[in-house]
Amino acid sequence: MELNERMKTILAAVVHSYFTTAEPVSSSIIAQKYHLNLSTATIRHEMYLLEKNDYLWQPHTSSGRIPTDKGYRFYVDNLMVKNYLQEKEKREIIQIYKKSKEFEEAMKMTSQLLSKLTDNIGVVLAPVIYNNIVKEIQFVPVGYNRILTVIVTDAGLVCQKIVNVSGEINKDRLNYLSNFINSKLAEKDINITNLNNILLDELEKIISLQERFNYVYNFLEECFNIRYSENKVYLDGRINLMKHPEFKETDKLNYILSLIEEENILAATIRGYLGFRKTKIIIGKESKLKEMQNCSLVTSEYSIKGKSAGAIGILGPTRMDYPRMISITEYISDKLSEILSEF
Amino acid sequence: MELNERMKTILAAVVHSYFTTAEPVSSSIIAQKYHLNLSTATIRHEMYLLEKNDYLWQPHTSSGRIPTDKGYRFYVDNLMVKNYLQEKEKREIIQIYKKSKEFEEAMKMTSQLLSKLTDNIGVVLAPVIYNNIVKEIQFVPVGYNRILTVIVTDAGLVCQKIVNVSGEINKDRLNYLSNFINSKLAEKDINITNLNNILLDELEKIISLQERFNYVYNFLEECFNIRYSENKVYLDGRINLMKHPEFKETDKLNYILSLIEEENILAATIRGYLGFRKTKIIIGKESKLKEMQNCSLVTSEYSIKGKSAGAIGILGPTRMDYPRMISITEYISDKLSEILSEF
DNA sequence: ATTAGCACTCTCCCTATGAGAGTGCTAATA
DNA sequence: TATTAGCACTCTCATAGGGAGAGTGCTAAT
Repeated sequence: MELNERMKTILAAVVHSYFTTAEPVSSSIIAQKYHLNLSTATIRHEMYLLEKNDYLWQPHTSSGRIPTDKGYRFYVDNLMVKNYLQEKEKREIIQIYKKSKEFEEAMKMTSQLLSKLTDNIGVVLAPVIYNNIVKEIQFVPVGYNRILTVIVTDAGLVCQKIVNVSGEINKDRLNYLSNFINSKLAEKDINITNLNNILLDELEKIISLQERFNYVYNFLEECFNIRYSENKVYLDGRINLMKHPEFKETDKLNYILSLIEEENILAATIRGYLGFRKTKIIIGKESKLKEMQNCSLVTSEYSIKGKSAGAIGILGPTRMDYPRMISITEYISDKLSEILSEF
Repeated sequence: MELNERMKTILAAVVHSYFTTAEPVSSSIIAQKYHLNLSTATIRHEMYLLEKNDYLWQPHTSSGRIPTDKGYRFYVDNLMVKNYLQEKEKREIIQIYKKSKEFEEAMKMTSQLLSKLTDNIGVVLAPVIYNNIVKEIQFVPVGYNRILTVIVTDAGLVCQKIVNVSGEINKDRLNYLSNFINSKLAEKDINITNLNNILLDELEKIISLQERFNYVYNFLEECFNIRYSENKVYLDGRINLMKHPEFKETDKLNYILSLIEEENILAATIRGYLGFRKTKIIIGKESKLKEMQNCSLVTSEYSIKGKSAGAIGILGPTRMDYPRMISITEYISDKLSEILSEF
């Protein structure tokens, strides 16, 4: 069924009122607050139709209406008016970012910013590296028999890993290895996911049979074995959940808390949305995760030097101020892109 | 007032029963479950005295009794029977640790182990480094104008920091700097907290006036400027809180969640307890933090190569199985010490 | 097509009530 | 003198009833 203009107006009014008060919205409230010049009976009739078409629902027969996930979706796709951040707010965000000089710090600040500005949970997915080209590899001996491997990618991301070696690998040997590897890296673009395969193949040609089965080979294998699946997630503002009446009952809270606890799952979810559109909105049951039933997730990709790198977002109850959530998320992702590109 | 033997027995019984059922303990329950060969009236009388002396309290006049913080404290200090982990459990812990080959991984696993074994929140305070001696400093150029500074301490801890340099610092220059610094470090023990002062003083003597006010000097200043206050904390099992009836009401939960959210505060608290005893137990209001009112914290220090490094612990409701919490925390801290010393 | 009017439904809050659990006190007992 | 049986008392908790209020759906009138 196609919604007529009046139904759209009423749906938007219900979404707005419900967001503001967290109370089911009655026909009389719509009539009073939104000046539609319609009687409550007419509004009631339209709401009845909206309910029949799954845009609204009632907690019980004689209560006001609440938007369904479908109702929110229609609102987000067709009805909502874009929100623009105030210049003052923009300045504040920029001001805060000026303090962050390190990568880790920038990630943390971003999640804090998101949670403070939205009163929801701020989520930052660290840059995914599996599509990065390796530019440079360095070996730094630290202490007695440990070697710090530093991998620098084309996006300027730095992966580090400390590897224990059973025997001693002397400095000349290390230099030889790193020179060889870096010359190969200069010759052709090697994706970080292929690092292990390609480089070990190349190395096999020059490493003597003897060494191939000893610690040098093992050492390198471990160095290149980077975990792509483990995508760090920065979360902030968990406590904000308590501010929302939908999480007053502990069992509702339980769901979302378990989602937040399993950062890997959250990371995987967000990662799954990467690459389609800059901004992505997932409302309630649209997500396959049952823990997200009562929640919405607004994510926005950020980039490093123009190349999509990761995503940030906010997580909160489906009853949220979508226009504002979107504008905040998008603005912050833009600023984060700038910061990270400068690093 | 000195507690007589019978009062002690009854107090221990109340603590045990309350831990098991989470219900206020009545005189008849004590009589039934703990076979003291006393009438309920007698038990009631002793409980009355225990209450008058602040070891027990009643939610209301005609309900059973619950231990107070003081009651738990007396129990922990004088009454509880040490718990020993089963060999099977020990083996499982060791088995899990075998998988962890990196520092970060070991930290995460430890917090997971703690939370899973105790059904509480697992807390791991990363090694504090402010009492470490600096053994070695390395500069690794990464990308165009960024330099990775690697500081290795006597405990084998590795601090890293990426510093952006405005101008270019060539490799020879970097080598010269690191050679100079490392020779100074070999000469005398320099604590990491003094790094900035001492080394910059030394460097002033050899760096030309011109350079002192340019990027080389600034660069080094930034390299040595390490944040000691930021002590990373690894938390796991937040969701476990929901299992405990004391956190059924959201306002109770609010308190502890806000504590967990502010990891810095938690870190500072635990850090404050370091250096006195291996194991430390903080019960409810014994902590100055109001967020910890309904919680107890059991911490145990771990060490690296015999030198106290950090602490692990569990955080849960005051109603907890103290003997078991203590044995788990202590055992895991021992194992963690072994693992970290091997790294 | 819209609306006024009205019966109906459901929640929420308040009160009352009774059962049950547990206590404190007292007088009897070993 | 220490212990205990007995009992009145207190408080919680679950249940039910009732009235107010909010909001609806339906119908007949405009």
